[in-house]
Amino acid sequence: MGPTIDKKTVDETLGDEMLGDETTGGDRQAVKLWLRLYRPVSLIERELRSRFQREFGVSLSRFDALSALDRAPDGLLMGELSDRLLVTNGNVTGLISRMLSDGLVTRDAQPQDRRSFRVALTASGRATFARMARAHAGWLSELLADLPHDSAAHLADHSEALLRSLQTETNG
Amino acid sequence: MGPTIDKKTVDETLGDEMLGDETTGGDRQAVKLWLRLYRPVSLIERELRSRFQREFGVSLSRFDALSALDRAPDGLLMGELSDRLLVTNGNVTGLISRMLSDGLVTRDAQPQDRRSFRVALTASGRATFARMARAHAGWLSELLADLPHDSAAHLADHSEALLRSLQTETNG
DNA sequence: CCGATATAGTTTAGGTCTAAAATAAATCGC
DNA sequence: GCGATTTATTTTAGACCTAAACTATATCGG
Repeated sequence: MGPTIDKKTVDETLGDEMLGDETTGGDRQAVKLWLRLYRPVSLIERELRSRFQREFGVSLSRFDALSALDRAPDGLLMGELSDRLLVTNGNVTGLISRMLSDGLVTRDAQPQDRRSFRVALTASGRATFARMARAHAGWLSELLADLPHDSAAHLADHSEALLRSLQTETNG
Repeated sequence: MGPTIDKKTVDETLGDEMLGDETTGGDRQAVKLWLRLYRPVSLIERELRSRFQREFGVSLSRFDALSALDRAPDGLLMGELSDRLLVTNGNVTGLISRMLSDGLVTRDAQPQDRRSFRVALTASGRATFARMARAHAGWLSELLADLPHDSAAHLADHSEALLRSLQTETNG
């Protein structure tokens, strides 16, 4: 069956869009870089999202939440989870409440701070995540198979540089 | 005020997550590359989304739709728009219907195919987009200001390689 | 011509996400 | 101690997004 990323769709989004005439040179370059970076990432994200839905009936968000919890042996507070997932508290409330009713997580009050709740994977949640993580790794391996090795290396290195540069941004 | 991307949050998501034990070497590398690429892109996307909301009261999706329409002098069919935005038809129906009621676009029946509708920017839509595009370019320029020039060049080049590699994927 | 199939778009049900307001518990400063 | 402020979380209203079912029109093969 193969991946569902088709050439036509991608080509149609390849122009130098949203570069208004009144944009100065440096700004124009920034937009150009951003669009080049954003397009393939969006495509991969969409593809992963759709495969998770099709194969496991779950959202990418839920996988991300399982993943964050799997790495935290003692579980996480609601707020810690929203920090890690880069989403609002309100979002996590709903996400966890659905995962709770599916038996993937527990959500326990904290005696030492009665405002907060600690969320942890159940055995079922951990097993579910393990299966999904294997599929996820396989899909990515397939999707990235045709990327030349040196491109992969450059992308990894300079993505990290980008992440660091975002941190030093003004509040460095 | 400056960007709202803070160091703590970013650092907390830096681990080698979701790399299950049963993952083979190549798969593991693919996941690692993906996560490195995904994190900074997500952060920038979130930041743009939040600035569009704060400064203009619009979603990133709406900006993307305006941008696609601005590049199409004769407008686009609903289906062409969903191809370009990489979203479903149903999504575009709602997006355009809200933009319609805000006076940003027109949506005209096509005599030659009575199933389809052509969407185009109004003068107000075009002017609105121009203002937003300037802000967008400025924000990106600011967000990417601390990225070394050679990293920017590498990222641009190899992102394009990544996009090409996704296209040749099985259906090349 | 006409039935089968394909295509353009909408609707529906439900998960995702945000900003802002609300609730409740903890902590700070006096 | 205790009022003021902060912090953890939930609620609310509304936009976004998808998959699947549906409507209406177009096209294709006989």
